[in-house]
Amino acid sequence: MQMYSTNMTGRQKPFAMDSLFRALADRTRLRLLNLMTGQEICVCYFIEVTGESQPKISRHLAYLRRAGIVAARREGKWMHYRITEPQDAAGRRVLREVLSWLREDKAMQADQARLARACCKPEKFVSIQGAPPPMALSALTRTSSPRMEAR
Amino acid sequence: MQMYSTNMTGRQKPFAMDSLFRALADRTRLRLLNLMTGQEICVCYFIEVTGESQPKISRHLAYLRRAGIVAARREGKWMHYRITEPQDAAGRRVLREVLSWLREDKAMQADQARLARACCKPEKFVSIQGAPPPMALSALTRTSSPRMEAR
DNA sequence: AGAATACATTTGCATAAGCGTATGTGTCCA
DNA sequence: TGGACACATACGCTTATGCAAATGTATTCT
Repeated sequence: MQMYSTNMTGRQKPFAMDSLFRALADRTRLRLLNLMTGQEICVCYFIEVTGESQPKISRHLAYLRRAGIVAARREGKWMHYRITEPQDAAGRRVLREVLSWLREDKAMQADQARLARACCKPEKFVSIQGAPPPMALSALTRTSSPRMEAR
Repeated sequence: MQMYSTNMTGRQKPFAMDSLFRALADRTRLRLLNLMTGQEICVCYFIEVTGESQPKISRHLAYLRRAGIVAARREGKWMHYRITEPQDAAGRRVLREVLSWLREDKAMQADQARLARACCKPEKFVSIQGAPPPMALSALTRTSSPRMEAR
C-alpha cells in the first residue's frame, strides 16, 4: 500500500539552494505558490482559478512537494496543499521575499481575485462543488507535526 | 563591428519573475553571483577561483547577462562583471536576500576565501598575472550610466 | 602586420523539463 | 461491490539546458 510519492518521516531536507530556484523557475508553480501564501488550498481551486489542466497542476504540485517547498494533506477525496517554510532562517527570508514579490504582480493579483470570487460563490463553479474552501494558516505555516511530507 | 551580445541602450527590462529564478537555478551561476556580491570581478578570477573551464564560466556569465542580472565592462583585454540590481524594489529585496543566503553557505564561503587568497598573492596564480583585481562597489551597484548592458 | 592573451560563441550531444493524453489510485456513496 | 469523484502518474513527444571541444573576436605587444 504505497502512498503515492509522499512519506511520513516528518523530516525536511535543507534546500540545496539551486534546487529551490529550479522549483521557482516556472510561472505555473509561482502562481500556485502565490495562491498558497497564508492559506492551505484544495487542488480543485488551483485548477479552477488558473484554468490549467488537472494533470498539469498536479505535476507542478508534485514538483514543489519533491522540492520540499509545499506539503500535502488529504481530507477525504480532497488534497490540500500549503507552503512549508525552510528551516534555515536565510532560506526562509528568501522565500518570504519571493512571496511578497509575487503579490505585487498584476497577474498574481488577478489569480487572488479569482480565488476570492470562487470562495465566495462556490456554487457558481461546477469544479469545486462541495470542496473544502481554503483555510488561512496562522503564521505562514511553521513545521507542524502529523502531515504528509515531501518525498 | 558587432560587439558580442551586448548592447548600449542602457535599458533594463523588468525581470519576468520566473526568468530570474531560472537564472538562479544553477550552482555555477550562484557561485559567480556570490563572488560578485559587492564587487566587480574580472573573468580570469572566476576561472581561477572556481576551477571551472573558461567556456563554461563565459557561458554562465552570458546567461546572467541575458537575464539582466549582471552587467559587463571591458577594460583592455579584460572583462569585468558585476551585479545589476532590479529596478523593482521587491525584486531587489529578493536578490539581496538570495545573496545573503549564499554567504551563509560553506562552499560559497570557500569560494570567497579562495578569491581573497588570489587577490592577496596574484603572483601565485599564473592565470591572473597582471589582471585587474576585484573592485568594491559602493552600495551594491545602482544603475550607473555608460556601460555595457544585457542583451 | 603577426603572435599572444582573454574572452565569447558555436557545435554536437546528453539529459532535464514541460505539455497533453491516457491511465492508475484512494475515497466515498449507493 | 460497483460506480463516481478527485487526484496522481506514466507515456510519448518537444523544447530547453548543460557540457566539452573547437573556433571566433577584440585588444595588446612586438
